[in-house]
Amino acid sequence: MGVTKRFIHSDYVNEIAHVAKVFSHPARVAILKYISEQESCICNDLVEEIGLSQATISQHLTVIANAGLLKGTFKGKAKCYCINLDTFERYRELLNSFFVTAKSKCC
Amino acid sequence: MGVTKRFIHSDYVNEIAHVAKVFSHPARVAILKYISEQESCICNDLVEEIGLSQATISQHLTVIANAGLLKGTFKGKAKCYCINLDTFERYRELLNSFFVTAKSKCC
DNA sequence: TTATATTATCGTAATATTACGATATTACGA
DNA sequence: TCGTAATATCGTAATATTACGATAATATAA
Repeated sequence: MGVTKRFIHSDYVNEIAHVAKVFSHPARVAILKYISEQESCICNDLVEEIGLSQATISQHLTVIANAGLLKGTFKGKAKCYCINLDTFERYRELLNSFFVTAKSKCC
Repeated sequence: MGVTKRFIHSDYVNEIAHVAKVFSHPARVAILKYISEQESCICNDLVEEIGLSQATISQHLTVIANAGLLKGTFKGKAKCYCINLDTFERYRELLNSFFVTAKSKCC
């Protein structure tokens, strides 16, 4: 028990859930918000800014990056992060259209 | 350890995460999708439809209802569910505006 | 009232997530 | 090359989530 049964759901439903999961933790929302507010790509000062340990921030960044939501310079001493706007926009549309479609079909 | 540190984040960030969490499990997405596709409020045939046990479906429905996303007849042998469109629309706007704002501020 | 159908709740096992200290890795500058 | 700063990874403890069988609660129909 305890394992999410993804195989019983459609790809569409699984993708919505997968995307929503990235945004389902406040630290990840805060990270994305902060990155988006910078003039240029940020070289990680997230640890101070957010108030979690470096290990934890790095862990959350990995989740965000694995979802394809980051781009930037990933080599070197200090890494620079930007939001991958293509993916970001695709996810916005995916979630938004789910809401809109569900709403329109609703009784 | 292991406890999400909500107090270090703004209310706004916490609310985004809280809403996203409802949609972060495929069973809940499937439930909302199914309910929205019915002509009228459904009297629970979700168990057959989704393929999870009655206890599990009920648990997921509670999460959805606690987020204010359900309305309908909650008394009687068979309960009837509809999506609460007011909340649903509010959540759509909340998430969408987060995406749009983040995108527009992005470098 | 009693049987039945429907839904909620309890208890619990399995798994996942979150957080962080410690340590490794990496690339730059001296 | 060596030290340093920045980031990733490992290991692990605490907590949360998911799933389901069993059972309780609830309201309708007979």
